Amino acid sequence: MGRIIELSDLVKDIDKQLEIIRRGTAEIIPEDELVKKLERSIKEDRPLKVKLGMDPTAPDIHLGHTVVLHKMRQLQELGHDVVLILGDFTGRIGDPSGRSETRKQLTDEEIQHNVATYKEQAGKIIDLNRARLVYNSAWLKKLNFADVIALAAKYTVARMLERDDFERRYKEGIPIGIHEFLYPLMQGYDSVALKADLELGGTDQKFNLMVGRDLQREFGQEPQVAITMPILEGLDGVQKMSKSLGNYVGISEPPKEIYGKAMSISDELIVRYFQLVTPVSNEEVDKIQDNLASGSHHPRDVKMQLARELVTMYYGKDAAIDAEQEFVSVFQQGNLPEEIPDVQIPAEETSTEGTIWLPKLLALIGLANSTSAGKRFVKQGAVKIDGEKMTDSEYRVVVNSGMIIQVGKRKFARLIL
RNA sequence: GGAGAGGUACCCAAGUGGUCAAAGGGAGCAGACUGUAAAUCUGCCGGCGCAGCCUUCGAAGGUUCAAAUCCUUCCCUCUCCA
Repeated sequence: MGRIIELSDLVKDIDKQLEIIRRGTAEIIPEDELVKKLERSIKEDRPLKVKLGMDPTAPDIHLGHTVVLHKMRQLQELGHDVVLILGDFTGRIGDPSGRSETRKQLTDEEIQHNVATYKEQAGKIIDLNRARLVYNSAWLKKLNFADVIALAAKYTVARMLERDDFERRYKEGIPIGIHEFLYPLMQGYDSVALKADLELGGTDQKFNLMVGRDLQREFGQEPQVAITMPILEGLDGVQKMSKSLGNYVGISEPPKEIYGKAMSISDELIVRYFQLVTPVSNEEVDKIQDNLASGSHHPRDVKMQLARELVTMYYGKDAAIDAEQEFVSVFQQGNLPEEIPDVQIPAEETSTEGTIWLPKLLALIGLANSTSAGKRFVKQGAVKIDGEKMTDSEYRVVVNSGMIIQVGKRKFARLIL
């Protein structure tokens, strides 16, 4: 598959640049300014300064977060300067995007830890040796209250309420903290401090990116061009990928998990995933789309390619092959997985005859959350012992060491006494 | 400061004295089917050896044989007025 193109000096072909920049983007605002900036950049052989902000609030990143990172990588490959802003300062407030919960204050240690994790994970996509990393506390910390007021005076409440989620929350009567109004201003100020030419973000960042333009103009700078990327749908195929919704694929998850989860996305999302979260070239993505549309390729097989692609990216080819073999074996052929966790059951839980009530056993070894749940599983026919389906919820198991207990298609445990 | 509305399970949301462990939807889980952990259909979806009992409807008290539902106080949110 390979990279879209190899890292190089500034690419001089503006059409080539535009083609790659446009891939998968939701909006480029405004596109004609981008063209102008590119033209000038090529003429003066001066790369554009591309900004991406990230708040170190979550320790782990998932595929949804990688959408913008891939775009950063592409810009890097086009020869531009990418700057990652680590929002150690903004992270203390938390971007109000989406939900209304007030973000908890992070300690310095947590922030340091999250930053380290983030760098390691982001480094799998972008080339950190060719990226600049800066903390926004470097300039935000220096602002005093008067500076903040001056900054706040550049915006109005009405304009703040233009922002989708503020407007929504305002209408629906969901609280909005004053400090949340400050967030877009701080992010916008980052662009000023950096003199950014381009800023990337998800579509949920559009407002913040536009504030950046306004503030830059206020400070006498040429406004940045905002490039927004779509929000990736999660495994349910509808809602955005997020950890709290549990529909995510973490890039640090084990290869087999990534592979399996990738196989569970809905067919309609296959091309989108290729386009947004893999390094597969535009030409190849087009080909995949054609193959699916014409029916010449089976969606399952294409999805397997996607799964391989993702695992390869984070763990290498061998891991991808392994993960695929395991998937085929367990889910297509119904074999036992290679690794089944051993669970010990305490002797006192079994009767003197060495038996135990099946639902109780399921709860005990963690395959069910409670005996009630265990009972339901048995009644639903989801439970197998050594491959044999158990349907009697009153059944008492004669426990043996090495016994394989299975619930559903993917929960296994091996008993040891 | 004044007036009004509201806080229900993972999320949204019905319920305004007993038939409420609490409608409906979403998410989740399981089964069937399949082409895969897609799609679709069906079932389950607080806990406990369980025709019963225990905990749960913002918090704490109270009324009642009986409370998510009525009363009191408190906490939180929103709207309008100032």
